[in-house]
Amino acid sequence: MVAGPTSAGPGKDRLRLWIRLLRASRTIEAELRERLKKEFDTTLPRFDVMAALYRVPEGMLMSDLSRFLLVSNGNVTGIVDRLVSEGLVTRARRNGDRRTSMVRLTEDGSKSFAAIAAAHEGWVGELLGTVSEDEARRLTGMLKSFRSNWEGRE
Amino acid sequence: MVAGPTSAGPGKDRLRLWIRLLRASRTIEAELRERLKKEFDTTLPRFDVMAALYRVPEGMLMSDLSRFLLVSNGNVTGIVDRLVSEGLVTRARRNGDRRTSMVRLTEDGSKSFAAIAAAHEGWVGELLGTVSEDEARRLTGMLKSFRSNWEGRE
DNA sequence: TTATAAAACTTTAAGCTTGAAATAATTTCT
DNA sequence: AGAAATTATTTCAAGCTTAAAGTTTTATAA
Repeated sequence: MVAGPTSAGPGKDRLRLWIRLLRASRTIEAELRERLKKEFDTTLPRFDVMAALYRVPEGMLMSDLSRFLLVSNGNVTGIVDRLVSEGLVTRARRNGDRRTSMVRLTEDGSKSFAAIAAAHEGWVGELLGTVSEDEARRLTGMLKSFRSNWEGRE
Repeated sequence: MVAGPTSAGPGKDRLRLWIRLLRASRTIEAELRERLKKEFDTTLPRFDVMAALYRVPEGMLMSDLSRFLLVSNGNVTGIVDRLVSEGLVTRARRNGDRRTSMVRLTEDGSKSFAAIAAAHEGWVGELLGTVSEDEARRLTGMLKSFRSNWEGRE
C-alpha cells in the first residue's frame, strides 16, 4: 500500500497520488500517536471518540459514533469500555429504547479533552507547517469533492 | 482524529486539511481492504509487504521492510511469518551476517502479487476517478513537498 | 583478547480493528 | 396478539500494531 507503482502506464498518476496520500497520513498519524502517548498517556482512537463526543454535549449512540468515526461497531464498544473504566465517559441507558445507550463525556473527560485538543491542534499546525493556509483550504476542497463521489454509494 | 476543529480561529485550516486527509485515506483504505479480502482473501499489510518485495527480486532485510513500510520491526516479523506459512515468501539465512535474513517473494508469491496488483491499480483508479490525471499530479507534488520538511528529522 | 557496545531480529503485552455470530429490544406484518 | 424481520449493541476469533524487553550475532575498543 505504501510502495510505488510496479510499472509505468496510464492511470499511474492516481496510484501515485494514493501512495503519497497514504504515506503522508501514516507519517503524520504516527507522529501524533507518539505524542499523545508521551504527553497525555492516551491513544488516537480514544482521542477520536472524545473529539466526537466533545461536539455533542447531549451524547451519541454507539452506532452514531461508529458511523461518524468510520470504524466498526465492535471497535467502538472496546474503546468506550476503556474510556468508561478511566472515568472519562459514561454510558447512560435510555428509557425510550432499551437497546441503546447514550455515551457522553464526563466533566473530567471534557476537561481532559480540551487540554489534549489544544496541544493536538498545535501539533497539526506544526506538522503541516509548510502548507500555507491558503493552500490548505484549496487542498481541503479537492479532498472534499473527490470523496463524496463514490463513498456512501450502494 | 476524524472530528472537525472544536472552534474557529487561526490555524484551523491546517487542522481541517488534516481531518480531510485522514478521512479520505481511511475511506479509501477501508474500501481497498474489503476488496482485497473478498476478491483475493488477503489483507492490506500482506499486500504492502509483497508490493515492497516485488520491486526487488534480490530481496530485502526485515529492517529494510520495516523502514520502507513505516511500520515497526515486530510488526513485519508477524506479517512475514504468515506470508512464509502461506508459501508466498521465503526467509533466507545469510552467510555474511547471521543476524539477518533475506526476504524474497517465491514464484507463487510473485505471480499472486502481479494479479492482485493489477486489480488494485484498477480500484485506485476507480476510487480516485474524480481527480483528473493532471490534478492528481499536482496534488502528489504538494503532498511530496510538505512531507519531506519535517519527517525523518531528529 | 575479551569486555562492551551496537545492530538485527523476535517475543511479549496491551490495545486496535474487522467481520461474523450472538443477544436483546423494538417494529412490522398478518 | 404472535411471528418474523429489523435495529442496536456486544462478543468473539483472527490479525494488525506499537513500544519495550529479550536474544543472538557482529563490531568496537581497552
